[in-house]
Amino acid sequence: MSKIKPLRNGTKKELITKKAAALFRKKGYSSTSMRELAEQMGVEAPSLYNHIGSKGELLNEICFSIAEEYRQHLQQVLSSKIDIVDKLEEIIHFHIQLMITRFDAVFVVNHEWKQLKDPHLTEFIHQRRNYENLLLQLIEEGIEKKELKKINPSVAVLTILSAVRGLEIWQRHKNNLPAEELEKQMIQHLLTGIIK
Amino acid sequence: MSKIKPLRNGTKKELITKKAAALFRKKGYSSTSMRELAEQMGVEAPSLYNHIGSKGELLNEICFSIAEEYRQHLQQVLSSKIDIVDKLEEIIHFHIQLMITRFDAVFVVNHEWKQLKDPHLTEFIHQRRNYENLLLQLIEEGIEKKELKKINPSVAVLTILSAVRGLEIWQRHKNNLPAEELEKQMIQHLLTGIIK
DNA sequence: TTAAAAAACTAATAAGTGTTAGTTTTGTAA
DNA sequence: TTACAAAACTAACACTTATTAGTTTTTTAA
Repeated sequence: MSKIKPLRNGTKKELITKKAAALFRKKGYSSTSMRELAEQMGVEAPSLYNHIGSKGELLNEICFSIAEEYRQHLQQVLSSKIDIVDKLEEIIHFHIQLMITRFDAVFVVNHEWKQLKDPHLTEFIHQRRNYENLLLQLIEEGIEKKELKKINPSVAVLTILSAVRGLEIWQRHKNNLPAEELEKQMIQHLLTGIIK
Repeated sequence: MSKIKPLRNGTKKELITKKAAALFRKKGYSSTSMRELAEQMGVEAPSLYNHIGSKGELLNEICFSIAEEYRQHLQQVLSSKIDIVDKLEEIIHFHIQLMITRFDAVFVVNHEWKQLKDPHLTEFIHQRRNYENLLLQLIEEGIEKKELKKINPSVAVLTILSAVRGLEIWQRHKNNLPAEELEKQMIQHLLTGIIK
């Protein structure tokens, strides 16, 4: 077989993309060269182009596959018939899970989306704004229905999204705190605060 | 006079560093070329080297000047004789203020510190860990003294730092929300939660 | 075993990188 | 005006970049 061997039920392009995500996370997109990526695959740089179109394409794949996961999940949660607080909890839960299970890719999306080239950059910004707006509406609904305090909905969205995103810092520490405990504590903090 | 004119009571190097921070924020450190920076200053690239040592030096200046501001402020707050909750509030307040008043630089520190070269990279990581540890101790003390709930202190530090850092998203939206309101709301959210 | 397809290789290109050397222009002070 | 220093310039270097072209090797299928 060829040098680039997908583990199972995956294409070679997917394998390259996965390795690219790991490198882009560690060194940044612009600071990662195709030669470096090729070396990791045990291959010369030009050989990569038998499987992918360009370096930029790799970033596209990473960003939009993650964006799509978020989109699908939110849509599903919003259409379910549970309390708004439960919906919020489920959304935070999903963010944390995705951050854990697809760390490299999520990190790259958060840090390198600016390196996308139009039209993908514009499309990405549009999708993100859409996601944030849906979240905003959910919180506004929660306030109306008196499930939530009379807070500023924009600030709440901001605070939640930011806090969850900060889990990348947790990955840095890699301390003995298990994921479930972290998740429980953060949800509690974000929903009920820390003051006695 | 020369083409590079510091506004007032500042060196030319400082002016270049400031413009560099703006560019590094918009495009990323590695994607910003010295020729681009020079163009913004109305000068050819080699002329910059009459005032600065290297591109990397610019990143050093940005990262360590911000780190120093954080360090000084935390030291001051910790040595003041106010309640722990008030200390936390003051710290969050400072983070938000710095994010607003020195947005470009703070953003660059958060996103581009990895591009620092040793020994500066190691030094930076060390300083940051030290800051986080001091914050951790403060929260642990708050729990002991029963000013705070029995939460996991690491998660609380993580959540607070991440939420505040996420203000960069707010700068993106630049909506009609005034800074004081944002600050008040976020502090409230982080300290007392959002559930009724 | 043979033909076709896939995937690797080497060599090269054109563009861009940070930075240095050497020189000329500009501003300052006597 | 003249001397000195600061700050600009042009030209160039040594490297790295993503990517293409053309070719050879490897794998697959008949």
